Amino acid sequence: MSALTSRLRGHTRKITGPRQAILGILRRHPHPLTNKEIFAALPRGRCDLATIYRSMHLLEEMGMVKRFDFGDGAARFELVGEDDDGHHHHLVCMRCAEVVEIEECSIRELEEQIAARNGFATVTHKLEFFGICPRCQR
Amino acid sequence: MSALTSRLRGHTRKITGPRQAILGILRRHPHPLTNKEIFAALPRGRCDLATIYRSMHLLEEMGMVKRFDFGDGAARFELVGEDDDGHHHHLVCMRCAEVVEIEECSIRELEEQIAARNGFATVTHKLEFFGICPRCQR
DNA sequence: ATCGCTGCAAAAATTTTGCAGGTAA
DNA sequence: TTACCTGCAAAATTTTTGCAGCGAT
Repeated sequence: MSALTSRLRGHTRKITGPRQAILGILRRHPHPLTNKEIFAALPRGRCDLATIYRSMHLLEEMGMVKRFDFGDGAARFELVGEDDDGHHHHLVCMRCAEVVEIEECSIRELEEQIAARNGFATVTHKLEFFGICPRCQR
Repeated sequence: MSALTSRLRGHTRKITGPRQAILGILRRHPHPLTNKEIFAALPRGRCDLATIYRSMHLLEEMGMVKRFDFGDGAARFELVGEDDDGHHHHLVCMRCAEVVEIEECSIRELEEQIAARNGFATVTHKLEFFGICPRCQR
C-alpha cells in the first residue's frame, strides 16, 4: 500500500479513512466491483456512497483503478497492481456473472496497426469475453 | 428492410410506426447511438423515449441490434446488417467521441482457446479501442 | 491555518414499469 | 377480435453536485 499512498501524496491528496477502507476492499477482491458492492462490503456505513463515487473518479484519474463495463448499467472498478500495468481481460458468465480473469493479450500489435492506420495517438483497448460458465450449463 | 420486418413478423411482433422510424434512424447512422440520440434524430416527438428503450430491448433480444458501452454512462446501439453478423469493433476518440469502425478481428481463435480452457460455452467478445483522433491532437 | 475531504441532502441522468387506450394482424 | 404496442406518468437506478463542517498535512 505504501506505493499507493505515496502516489496519493504526490497528487497533494490526503490519506483518509474512507480511502483506506475503499482501497482495502479493492485489494481484497480479485474482480471488478460496482460502487454499490464496495459500499456493501464496507464495514457498515464506514463511508458515504457519494464518497465512493468521488474516490473512484480520483483513483481512475490517477491510474490506480480501471473501469469496466459488463453491459448491465453499472460501472465496475478494479485495483491496478503496483508492478504490472493492470492490463488483462475478463470472461464473464452471462447467467450468474461469474468472472474469470484472462491474462493473455495478443492485441498489442493490432493496437499499434490500428493507431498508425487511423492517425490516433495513445491508443488503448478494452476486451471482454462473455459466455456461459460450466456450472450454468448444467 | 424486408428481411428485418419479416424477422419481426416471425417473432409475432408488429411493424409499427415508431419501430420503422427507429430502424430508419439506425440504418441511416453508421455508428452506435444512444437512445437519447435516436430520440433527438426522430422527427419531432415521433415516438416516446420509453418506446425507444422498449424497442431496443426487443431488437437486441432478436439479434437485430448490438449494444456497446463506451464508458460514459449511456448504452449505445448499432444495427446489425442483414448479411454479416455485425461483428466489428470501434476506435473511439476520448476527447471528441469520434468513432471509426474497425473491421479487422483476429480474436476468433483466442476466443475458442479461452472457451475451451475455461469450460465456457457460447463465448463471444467485445473489443473497443480508445485514443486521441488526429484532429484532437492538434 | 489551509486546503482538501466527508456526510447529508438534493438533483440530474439513465432506465424501467404500470396502466388505459389504440392499433397491426 | 386479440394480442401487442404506445404514450403518459411515475418510479427505480445510477451518478453528480452544493454546502457546511471536519480533518489531514
